[in-house]
Amino acid sequence: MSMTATSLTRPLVEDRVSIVDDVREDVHAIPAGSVTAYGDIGKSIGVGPRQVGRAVSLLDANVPWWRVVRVDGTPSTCHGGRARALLIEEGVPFHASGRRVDMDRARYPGAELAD
DNA sequence: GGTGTGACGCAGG
DNA sequence: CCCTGCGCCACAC
Repeated sequence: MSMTATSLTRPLVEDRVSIVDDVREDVHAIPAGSVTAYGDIGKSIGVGPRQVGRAVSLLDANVPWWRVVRVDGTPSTCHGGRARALLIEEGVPFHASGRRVDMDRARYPGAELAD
């Protein structure tokens, strides 16, 4: 036994995988035409918004990552601005400026996020 | 093991 | 409405 190594590595890795798994589930639950904020997902699974963003970046391509936007409605600027086009394609309402999603109408509360 | 960076969020100006 | 600074925390170097 001994092992000075207090085995700190394994749990950390599992936590990381667990977070990605939880995020994937929440993102997959967002219906087309709606969006959810990084912070909202974070609150539902108990992690910070930046961690959610990191997890989303690790998701498979089959997950609708573009439906996760900033709390002010700004779509992800990654993938060459691909997100905005996909959201419009799905009928997500935007503000007159056409730069931010109309969160009042498009925000998806989520099962456990009910406010 | 300190430093910089970011699929974020909020308060201020 | 826009831009700026700060807090946040995991990760790359």
